[in-house]
Amino acid sequence: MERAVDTQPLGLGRRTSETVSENRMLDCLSPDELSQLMAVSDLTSFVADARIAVGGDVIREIYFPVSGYASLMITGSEESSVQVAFAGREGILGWESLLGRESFLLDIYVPEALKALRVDVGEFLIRAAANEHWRNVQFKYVAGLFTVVARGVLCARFHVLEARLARCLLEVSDRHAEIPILLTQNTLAKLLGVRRSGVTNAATHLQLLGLIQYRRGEIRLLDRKGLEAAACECYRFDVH
Amino acid sequence: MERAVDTQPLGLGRRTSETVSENRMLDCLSPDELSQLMAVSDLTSFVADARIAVGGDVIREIYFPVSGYASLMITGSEESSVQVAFAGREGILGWESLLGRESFLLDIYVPEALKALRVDVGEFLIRAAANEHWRNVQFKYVAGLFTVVARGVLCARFHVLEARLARCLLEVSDRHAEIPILLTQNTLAKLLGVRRSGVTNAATHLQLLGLIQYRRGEIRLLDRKGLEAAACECYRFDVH
DNA sequence: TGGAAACTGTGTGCCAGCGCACAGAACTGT
DNA sequence: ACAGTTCTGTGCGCTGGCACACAGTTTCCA
Repeated sequence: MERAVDTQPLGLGRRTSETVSENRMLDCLSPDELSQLMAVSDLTSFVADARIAVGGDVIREIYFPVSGYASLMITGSEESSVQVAFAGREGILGWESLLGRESFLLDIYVPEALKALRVDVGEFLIRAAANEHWRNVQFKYVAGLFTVVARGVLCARFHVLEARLARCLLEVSDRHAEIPILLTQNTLAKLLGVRRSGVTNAATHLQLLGLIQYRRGEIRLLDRKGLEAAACECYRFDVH
Repeated sequence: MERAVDTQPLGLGRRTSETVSENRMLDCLSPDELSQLMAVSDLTSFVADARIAVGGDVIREIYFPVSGYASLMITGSEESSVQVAFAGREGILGWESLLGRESFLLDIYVPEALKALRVDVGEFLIRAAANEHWRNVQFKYVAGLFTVVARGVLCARFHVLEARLARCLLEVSDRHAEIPILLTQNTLAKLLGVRRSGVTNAATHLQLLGLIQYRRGEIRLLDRKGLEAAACECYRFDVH
């Protein structure tokens, strides 16, 4: 639940011409623009189980994930909460500011360690305003996010847990260079909005089918194709 | 399932200074701008059970509902589908174009008769580009829609049918001057993504509680406060 | 090295909503 | 006035996931 640990300033010097950004949004900038943005950014790390923001928090900073992923969640009363989308290197945290909002719409939770480039929201908006192409790329991302969230309604309504779990693991894997995935059944239950032992059942079955292998919070995907078959169709609509 | 019936051209003459637009988005335009937009618009009617678009359709025209409401839905395979939001006079159909998309993200279904002002998407975008304030209003609407859809995930996951039905009826009523509401249990089932007899049960119970009264597709809200208490919290997040 | 904490497996009873099916009621058109 | 259609009420067995509970296992730390 803590905030960031280990914040280090990150100047131009760290970024050489061959190491392009790890974030797709930043990749859409020209080298010059990227340099300028990097000059007012720093690299921030979040530990697993951190919470970057909750819905309604004022957006002071924008984050561009460069390794790992965040989980966009929505919380109701009586502590019910569920994930609506992932945001990894394909995305940007704080996109709401592009729509003129001053506060986050969703909770931003960090299931596994995350590194992200942090930019002041003012600096970000100035650059977005000055670069129509970049802004359009971001609008497209927002539209994609919208699609995913809308599918989430259907998914939550119709799809069984095992398929949703398979989808979830695939989406994590897509944003996650490291092996294995470091998620406990408890955390997965939180994301999926189900109880923990439900995840045990589903995961046990997926393992029985030879699709995954796990032990105490370490999950490995053994059969990607098989897992895609076990996942609900929604996986195909994911932006990654 | 038919398209529009009864399309009539609607010039400036029909709109006098005292009859302001029935659509909130249009209300944000100056009289001059409104006049100009009206000159390239016409009023279109859709009959109940019409389908204006399905996700993926190219956006050729933008609609500003002026009476009635549309239902934004998402469809999966095996004919499962569920509503993610309403769009009435507070909204605009085809907002996706503001994010640079050329096609609709969601299905647009018409449960009850709907009248909407129709504008060519090109004309619309020109005017949106020229009017920053208006564009910002629309972005805010998109953000509100996003919130509603995200809550929909939580709602579909956690809230029981009776509460969701109550919410649905309230949201219809908010966008619906006419009494009674003209929706069959079948249509409600389609919106909520449940089976028809589930709606029968829930509706029977709401009627038993004295909150609503219905007969063969005519629904009347008898006790608005009571219905709000019966509805899930999500009702409070609705934009209307 | 031993105890606490975290993680996982399992079991039991329960409930909302499903799928399917059918019957009665109300409306509609000719 | 009658026949067809639409809408609604009801019943039954089933299932996915819930709530609660507890035991076993692995890891971590003092």
